[in-house]
Amino acid sequence: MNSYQHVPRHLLAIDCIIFGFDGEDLKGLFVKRKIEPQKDNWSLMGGFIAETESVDAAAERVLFELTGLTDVYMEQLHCYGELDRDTHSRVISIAYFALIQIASYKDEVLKEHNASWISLKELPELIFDHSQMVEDAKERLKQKVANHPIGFELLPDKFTLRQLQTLYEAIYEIPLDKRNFTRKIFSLDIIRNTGKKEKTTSRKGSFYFVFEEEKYKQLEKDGLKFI
Amino acid sequence: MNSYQHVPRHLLAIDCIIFGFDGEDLKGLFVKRKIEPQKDNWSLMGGFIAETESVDAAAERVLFELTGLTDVYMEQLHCYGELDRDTHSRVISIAYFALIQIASYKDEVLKEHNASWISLKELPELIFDHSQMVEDAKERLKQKVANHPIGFELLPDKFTLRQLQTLYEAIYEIPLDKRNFTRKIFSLDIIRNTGKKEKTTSRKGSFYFVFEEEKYKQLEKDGLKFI
DNA sequence: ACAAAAGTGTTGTCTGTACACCCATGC
DNA sequence: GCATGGGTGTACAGACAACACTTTTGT
Repeated sequence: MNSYQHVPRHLLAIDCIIFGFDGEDLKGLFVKRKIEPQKDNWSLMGGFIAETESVDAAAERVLFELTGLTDVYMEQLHCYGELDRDTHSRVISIAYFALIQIASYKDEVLKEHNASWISLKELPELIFDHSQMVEDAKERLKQKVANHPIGFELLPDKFTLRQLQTLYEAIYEIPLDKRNFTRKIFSLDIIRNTGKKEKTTSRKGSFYFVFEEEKYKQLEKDGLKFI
Repeated sequence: MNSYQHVPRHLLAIDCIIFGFDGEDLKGLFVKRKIEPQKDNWSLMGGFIAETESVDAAAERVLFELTGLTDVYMEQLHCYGELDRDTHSRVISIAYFALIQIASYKDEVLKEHNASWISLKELPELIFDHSQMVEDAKERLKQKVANHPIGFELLPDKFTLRQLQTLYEAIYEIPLDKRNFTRKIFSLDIIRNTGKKEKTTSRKGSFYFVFEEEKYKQLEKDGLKFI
């Protein structure tokens, strides 16, 4: 007996909000859509879910197709299922967001996909409900970062305290006090001073820090209270 | 041009975690499944998404079919998309959780659907990945209740401070201090003393409280910090 | 010597937490 | 009059927020 007979089937898509940080602004990776409808308009990277892959695997594939990256921090955001969200036909989309290091992203791939990093402060209109997805992802990122150390996923391996603070300010969209921020981060015991200095942005130079992997994983599991 | 040709289609289901509170324990509403596979095993209430309804609407329909209730607090939890999560064939499921007042639930409907309220402390094995869904929903409820006043959705219109505290203790799964709890709730300025007393559980009797709708909506929007 | 960014401490306020006794009433 | 659950205040500790000056060094 097949109790699932006569059940309607649906088109199921993935859309991917890809966050990056250039040392100043929080950015998203967007593509100029290559297919109808809405060809040539700005869009999130997306794709359809295949028959033989899990939903998570589909999201990883979509991300890989655009970035060539694997082992990236990625999280399911929400399933968007309004009837008319895609103007062409009924498509239900599951949105994921990913955090990547902009530096790890290869420029040649950008052109190949008509892709660009765009500051989230000057976001153009996106197709369908993609603007809503980005808003939701920003909000979720804020929430998450307040309780998990995932912000670090956006930084290069070595980074200065100032870069770290700027990142948090970009995510929260509020300025933070330099001294209080430094104290807070040190109290988490999650970064280590390499003793080496970055000398391009100031005369004095600022120390490069790296993550303590073990402590990081611990905090990712247990949670923390950042703000 | 139809750019969505040759794209695979999927079976898409809704599963619904329905929370209730009986004054003592946090409970879930579960059904004995009527169809194969896994007929007669405990399951979440579910159903397939139709062609002509949004995903949210499908969730509301599934909840209505089991409870007869509308205008219920309901929130999308997560999309579960592992290849083999349904042992019969590939089904992707979008889980929602709902908060209802047990008292508003009609007993005749329970029998009709082979449904029972089961304490989440003594949860039986559920089919497929439904146990995981319940765990995830409990976790999400904890998170949400810490920042939004939605716990009230589970209580009857009139309730005592003790009932409210017991509810929060059941959700957080930790005991709370009576005096600190009372102070905290009052500081939110969200409940009003009706002046009437409940007299069945103690000689002295305890005051019935009701919500202040306006303040409640404000807090639901703005968020709060409860724990 | 000066410009430009880095780094560093203290204090007051608020929030959270621990804790114990009296009250009102039905029996 | 006593047993039962209801209601209330205080004190200590830790977290957070506000705030300004000195250091380093390339030019």
